[in-house]
Amino acid sequence: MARAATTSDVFNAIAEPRRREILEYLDTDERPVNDVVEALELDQPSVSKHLGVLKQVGLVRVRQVGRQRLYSTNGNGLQKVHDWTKQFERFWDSQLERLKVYAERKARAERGDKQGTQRRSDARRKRER
Amino acid sequence: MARAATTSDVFNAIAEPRRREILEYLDTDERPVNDVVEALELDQPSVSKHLGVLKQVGLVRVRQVGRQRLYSTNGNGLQKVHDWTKQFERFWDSQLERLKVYAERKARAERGDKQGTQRRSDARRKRER
DNA sequence: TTGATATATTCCTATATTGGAATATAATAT
DNA sequence: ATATTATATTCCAATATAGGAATATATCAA
Repeated sequence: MARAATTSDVFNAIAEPRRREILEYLDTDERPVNDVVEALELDQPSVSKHLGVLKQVGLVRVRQVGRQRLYSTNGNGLQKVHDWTKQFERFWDSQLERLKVYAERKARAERGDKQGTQRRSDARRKRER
Repeated sequence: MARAATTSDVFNAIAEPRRREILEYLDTDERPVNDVVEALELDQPSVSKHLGVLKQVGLVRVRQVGRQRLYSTNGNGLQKVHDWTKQFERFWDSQLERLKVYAERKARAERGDKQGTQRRSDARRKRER
């Protein structure tokens, strides 16, 4: 199989830097496609495609006004990403916390945790059949 | 050009669901590759590859002990993602805030903001040369 | 109707992946 | 030295891009 479709979920959609820029640009106001084209200096078809992806995962909304389509960010789906990363926050907060993590791991390792060397056998055998 | 390399940055690295699972699994303790293989029921080469990507973007650390390589999550680089998504938090928090965003946009639109229809000409001409 | 404007879509190409299979490498045990 | 264990790497195939060029579609204006 190849990589997961970028249209499938939010994590993939924001993996593309240009799409992140678009989301930032459309964060405050509704804007027609051509404003994005100008602001980010991209080609129009390229912008339309990126907006299409963002639309599919629900990160932007569109509203048609005349011949313009006004896009705006809908940051709703980004909470998921925010929440997911939050579980790792002890890595960045304080130097103190980082030391704690290190100490915990070291303690666990020295407590004689054999790191699953024997626990492995059954699950592995199952797969090797 | 094709899609950006997944090894290039954190956003791309965590776009892959399996890699996110690995990061969660290695979050608390150091674990040898085979533990990951078991826990997530993936093939060993697959795990090694994913770990390679995570290593390159600095999301995991390795320590060799005997013939095992003990991997552990280094969530440091995830702060960047957390911070980036944070700017959209007004979309999630309260229903009230969401209404505010809507009202602001609407107000801006009705205040006679022509959405750049004329501002476009120069930037566009430049590109059309 | 005809023309102009705004945006979307299609076709093409180059490339980056992912998974799978097989194999290589490194370290340890016998 | 040889076998075994743990992990990494290589080669392959299938697929999902992203960008560029050209074109299609839709709406509005004259």
